[in-house]
Amino acid sequence: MTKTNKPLPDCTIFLLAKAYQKAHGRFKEVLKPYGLTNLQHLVLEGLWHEAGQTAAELGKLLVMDKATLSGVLDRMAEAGWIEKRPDPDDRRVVRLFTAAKADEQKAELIALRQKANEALLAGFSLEEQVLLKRFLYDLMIS
Amino acid sequence: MTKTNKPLPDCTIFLLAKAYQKAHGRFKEVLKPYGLTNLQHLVLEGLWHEAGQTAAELGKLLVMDKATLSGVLDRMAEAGWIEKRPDPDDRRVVRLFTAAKADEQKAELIALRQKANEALLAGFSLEEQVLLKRFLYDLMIS
DNA sequence: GGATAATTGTTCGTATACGAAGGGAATAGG
DNA sequence: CCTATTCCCTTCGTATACGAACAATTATCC
Repeated sequence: MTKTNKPLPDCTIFLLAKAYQKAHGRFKEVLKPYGLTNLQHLVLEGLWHEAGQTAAELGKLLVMDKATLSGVLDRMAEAGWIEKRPDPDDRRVVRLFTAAKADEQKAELIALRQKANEALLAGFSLEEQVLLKRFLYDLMIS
Repeated sequence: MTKTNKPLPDCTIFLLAKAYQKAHGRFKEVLKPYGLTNLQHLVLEGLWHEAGQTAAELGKLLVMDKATLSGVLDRMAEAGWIEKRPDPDDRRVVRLFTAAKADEQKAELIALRQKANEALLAGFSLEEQVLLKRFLYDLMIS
């Protein structure tokens, strides 16, 4: 009876998880018509940032496990979003490039993330937006 | 060359994901010796908050999909953390209770989350902590 | 009351996450 | 030049996530 109606939201880890799930879910819906998942979209942006990266480099850039990335890259190559080309100088390495199917929609796809971010932050003042980003960045770095 | 060194952190969705993964990963390590996952710990706290909840009620409280919860509850019952008791009045429903194994460590387990949250927020001023929580709450609610 | 609708929980399929182990390849050290 | 180490990527096992479909059950409405 005396318990709070929301006991768990006092847990910042919980709040982080649910805030993330919300944002992630929204963007997921936006990407659905394109046949891309959030992570796959992120991979494309990573490769547009710098083409020919190795899986290890991309994983470092996107802060994701190489084990996770391995499957994602397989599905993206399979779906024709990217190309995996073996490195001639180091046969351990696979270098990654965006495929035509991705490049043709580059501007549109990049705009999607920008719009999603704007929508996500629409309820905050500019000052709050800056603060929020700094907080999250500090948490990520910590 | 002229590219930024961190192009993706400008994406708030990305920041949210990575901040969450960081906090989640830290707490995961804390829980490892207990044989609990983050979600399982959350379930216990949900049931300590109110015993005898149905899976649907718990899912609403914890903001998680019933499909996800179904497997989690199975594993927790299997491991002896919780008990699933059929509701006598509604045979569709299963009511959930913590088991002795969980109750014996209740104080200790609850303290774990509190400490994890304090550690997570240690780098922020009290004012910033309040702001961050409000931002995350607003994002979660939005 | 009996057909229809809504609810509860499970199962399935797909996609993250990530620790751990493993195979192939390049490099360091002697 | 050979072995030990390191590196890159894949694979495996387990645990989320979550939409969709389903069976069993309860509630509703005409």
